[in-house]
Amino acid sequence: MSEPAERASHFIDQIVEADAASGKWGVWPAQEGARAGKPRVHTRFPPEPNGYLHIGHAKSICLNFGLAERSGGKFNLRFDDTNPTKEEQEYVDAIIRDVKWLGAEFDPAKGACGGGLFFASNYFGQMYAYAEELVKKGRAYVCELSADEVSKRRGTPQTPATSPFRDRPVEESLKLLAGMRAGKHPNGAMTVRAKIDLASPNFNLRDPVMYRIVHEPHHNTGDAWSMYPMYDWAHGLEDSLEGITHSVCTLEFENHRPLYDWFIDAINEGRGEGSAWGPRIHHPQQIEFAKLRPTYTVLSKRNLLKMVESGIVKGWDDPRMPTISALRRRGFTPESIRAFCDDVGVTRAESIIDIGRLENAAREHLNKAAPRRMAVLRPVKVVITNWKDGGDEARVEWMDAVNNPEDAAAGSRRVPFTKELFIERDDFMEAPPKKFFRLAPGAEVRLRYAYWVTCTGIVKDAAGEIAEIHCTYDPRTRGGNDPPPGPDGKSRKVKGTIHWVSASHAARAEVRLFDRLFNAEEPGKASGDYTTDLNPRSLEVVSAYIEPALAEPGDGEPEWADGIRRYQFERLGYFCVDSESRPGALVFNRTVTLKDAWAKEAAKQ
RNA sequence: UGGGGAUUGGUGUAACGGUAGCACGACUGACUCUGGAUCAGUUAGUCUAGGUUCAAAUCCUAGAUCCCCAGCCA
Repeated sequence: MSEPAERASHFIDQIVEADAASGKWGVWPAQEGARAGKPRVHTRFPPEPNGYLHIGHAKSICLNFGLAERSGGKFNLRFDDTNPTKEEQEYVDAIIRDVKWLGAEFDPAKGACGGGLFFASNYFGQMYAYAEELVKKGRAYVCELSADEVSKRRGTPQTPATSPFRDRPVEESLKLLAGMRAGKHPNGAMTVRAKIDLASPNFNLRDPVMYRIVHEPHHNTGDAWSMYPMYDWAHGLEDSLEGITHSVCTLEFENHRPLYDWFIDAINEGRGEGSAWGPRIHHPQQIEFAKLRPTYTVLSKRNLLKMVESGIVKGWDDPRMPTISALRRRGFTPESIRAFCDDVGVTRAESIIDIGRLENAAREHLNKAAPRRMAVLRPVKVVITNWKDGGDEARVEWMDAVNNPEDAAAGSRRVPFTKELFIERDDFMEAPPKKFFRLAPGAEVRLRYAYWVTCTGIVKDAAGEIAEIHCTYDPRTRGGNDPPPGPDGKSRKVKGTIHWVSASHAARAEVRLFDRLFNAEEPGKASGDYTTDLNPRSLEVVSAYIEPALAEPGDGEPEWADGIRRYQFERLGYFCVDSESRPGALVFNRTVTLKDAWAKEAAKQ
């Protein structure tokens, strides 16, 4: 038996494998149960709660979680909440929801590789102790230069930076540090800086700031602190404290790696067996990869925040946004997002990924999983003029319709067929071009699961718009089946099959047709301002007619793990029930269209 | 102009001195009660110039192009 083709392993997989083989990180201890004795692999996803997670974060989540999952290790969710001026509880809640929805279970009680939920802010005390230690070791000092002064004294690649406080006595720094801790100094009065190398060509090593004074309440620690650690100081310590083995981050932090290494080494200086400083601390390995950059998308949190605040979109979960919350509301499945992240791979080369790949991933999953239904978005009426030939003109015939041709177990449902129907306006042309296989004067089409009908005429209203299409039906095609063969033994053929709903049974629903938010592959690239590339038609709202089974959900519908009802509207695309939908006021979102070969053909003509 | 990275078909990604492969797209065709799906096929690539080697995407030298770094943001 051959396994399906495995996901190609990427360079980080290979590092993890090599580390396991060499025993670099040791093995999990006995109390780890099933994990005990296996090589230790511990990863994490470390978001700052200053915005909603987006598709780029999904790649990082899938990568980090996947590393832990495939090696039987652990995965942590850790909030990098070191800046109270930008962070909020709302974002913490949204991030937790999104990470769980994606399937990266970090709760040890719920997932096999759950490592736990952590907050950098819970380590503030330990970080402060480390900082004090570095001051005592002469590896850090308190600098009273203003932000402006530091900037002016930064130097150039060729000329070093300067600080007059660099060589102040340890005791003096210690005293000021204690004052900072006690909240005695105003914002900006002083910083704690590492004493590294003011002449380094890597600016990150030019005595970087470890702490700044911020008198601001924190969502987790309240007003316990008025000094907050900088990312560079905090991040490596967070990983160290949690025993992270493979600290995966994006390429722009590569220049920071020497700094993280320096901090850990400086703390470990003089530490060890019998040392008054204590035991040596864990030194994780940072590995950088190229972040995801999809086409037609803006991903910087700064710009996403602006889009929300300026009203360009209706919120972080506006289905046109690239956030996880928005993708969920739009109808994307966690499976499809994970497949997409797997598909794009992990490398150090920066590349731009066609957003169409995400759409393809959604189609691929939804094609297998979504039940089929019929809905007419832009209706035009069809009257079956010979309906009375089959009996009572007011009769309703219930047709069997397959729920999902990709899944026999999904069964079928009944769809009412009557004298008056709605079909899609696009499915009729008065003067059809070549290769138009749908309805036209004199043409015959199949109404899916119902009957073959032939157009015998049209009725126009005063404005010249088509008001009614008159057709006759062939009773021998009931169920949509081929009619019996003629005397020559040959059966009539029909080229097109179109969807429909019964006018007297259809319910109404609002359907939101989303398109890309931007017209340009790289929004803002040409003008420098992404708003110039906004797509004015990114949202169209229509009032659709839907078949009864859509209004009254019932059997034959799968249980979606996240409770969101998703469907394929035949020939139109994949849709889901929006979170604003209410009984009697149904709202559907279009996740993605079906591929449309006719649209392509029509564009050629 | 200092430092750190990157470069393989249209796009993404494999190769780890030994047959340049896979996926997506595009294009053909088959099939189809969704112009969907499915199936079959075609298309097209190692940044440049030198060098080492029986053999180079891979090693060496020089160059080109792109990305990141001078927040008390992360």
